[in-house]
Amino acid sequence: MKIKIAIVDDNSFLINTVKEKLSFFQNLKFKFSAINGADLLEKLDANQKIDLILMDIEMPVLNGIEATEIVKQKYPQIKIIMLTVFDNDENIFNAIKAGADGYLLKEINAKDLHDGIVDTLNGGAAMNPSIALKTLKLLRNPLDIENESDKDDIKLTQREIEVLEQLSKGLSYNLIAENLILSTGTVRKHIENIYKKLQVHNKLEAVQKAKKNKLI
Amino acid sequence: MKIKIAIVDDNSFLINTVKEKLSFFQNLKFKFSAINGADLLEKLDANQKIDLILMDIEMPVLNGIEATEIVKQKYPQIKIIMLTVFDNDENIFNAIKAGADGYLLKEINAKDLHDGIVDTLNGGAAMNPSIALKTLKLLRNPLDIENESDKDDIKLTQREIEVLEQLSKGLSYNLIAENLILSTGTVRKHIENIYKKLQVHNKLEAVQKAKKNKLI
DNA sequence: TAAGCGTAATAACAATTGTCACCACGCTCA
DNA sequence: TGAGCGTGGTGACAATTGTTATTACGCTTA
Repeated sequence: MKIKIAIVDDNSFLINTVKEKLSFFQNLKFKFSAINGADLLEKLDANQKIDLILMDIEMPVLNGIEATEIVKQKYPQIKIIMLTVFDNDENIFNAIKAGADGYLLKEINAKDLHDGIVDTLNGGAAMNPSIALKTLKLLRNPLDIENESDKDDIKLTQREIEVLEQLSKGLSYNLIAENLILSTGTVRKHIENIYKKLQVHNKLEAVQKAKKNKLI
Repeated sequence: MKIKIAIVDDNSFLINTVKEKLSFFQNLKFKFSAINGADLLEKLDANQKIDLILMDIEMPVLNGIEATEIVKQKYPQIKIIMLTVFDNDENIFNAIKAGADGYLLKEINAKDLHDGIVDTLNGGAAMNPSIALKTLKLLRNPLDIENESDKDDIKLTQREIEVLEQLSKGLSYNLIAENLILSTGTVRKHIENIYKKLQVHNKLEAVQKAKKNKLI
């Protein structure tokens, strides 16, 4: 029995890209596509024998999060995997709350997409490793997940985040240098740059601001 | 550069099974194994140039959750993937809280284990699909999370709490003294006493421990 | 009533942290 | 091709923080 799949995306070019990826696998069957949530709901009414929906988020009329909520309400047996280019906490968390069974990024290769679909149908959840990490961070910080308000979208480099993570454990410059195999001076330099970017002047403020902005 | 891996498990048969799975890949290098958390900590002190630890949970002396917490505190750059047969919510959530970077089940095949390790080293998180689903459910229901208060019931005086609250805002000794109308010396004295009671040695640790124990 | 604790203060020292200026190399992107 | 950025490094200096010791006074409680 083939897995019957619908694709929802307002970009027809991307729909074709996904269709092509699905086409490599005999156990997957593309059934139809929709260009937004409202379109999907109509088509589902006519043809609800769908196993799984690959859902974009940013769409006119009815976005992917809202559509997911409605579909899950009306057809709880249909699995939904978000398939989007956006991986911000806000979207991830809302999609999960709306009932999504997985969250993948559009850059995914054909095999991983296939595996994710199969895993999901087998009662698991499909997740890109970077998304998985974000869900873990969200779980660790049951903070104010609700409010989106004042994130300044501060950009730290990978190295700076590593240093910041060590800082947040209460380690001294020397220990951080040891752990990352750097000179103490370089660690200080990184921290100096972090402070500038975060506009703070000591460890505690840096760590708190980083947590607030979900940088760590 | 090979990825240097340690395995922690009280069952030597299972250690060998995992070692064998790792051995298929040239980019992975098994460095050492430990039979419990305490054993691991000793061996890490001697040989800390480890990139990633595959950690069992159920172990005598020091279990995998506790060990994870300690290792993550001391060597935040070391990645830890829980590798266990138990997939109950309790364990998963506690492992995540302790700082685990992934959670896989022992039945995993060699390739998926390899992929999970690589994904984790690349800044993602490794998760079995069934585990991923549980994390999603936990995120949807933050209810189950509340409990497990392992607070050591540390008693601070009113004044110490006041000082700690100011500390937690990132204020310097001088500013705290001004705010509480004390001499700087007295503030230092209070902080010294707080450190003793909390068994910490700097502001950041004090604030974090205070928050964890709901003292502030 | 004496011991213990909380509060408050001072002094002195070592260690860590925060700031500033400057160098160098490789990569990317306009 | 050259400017900008990320990364890694050095030196110097001031400020802050962490530690230890020592004093004192009032309150509680065994």
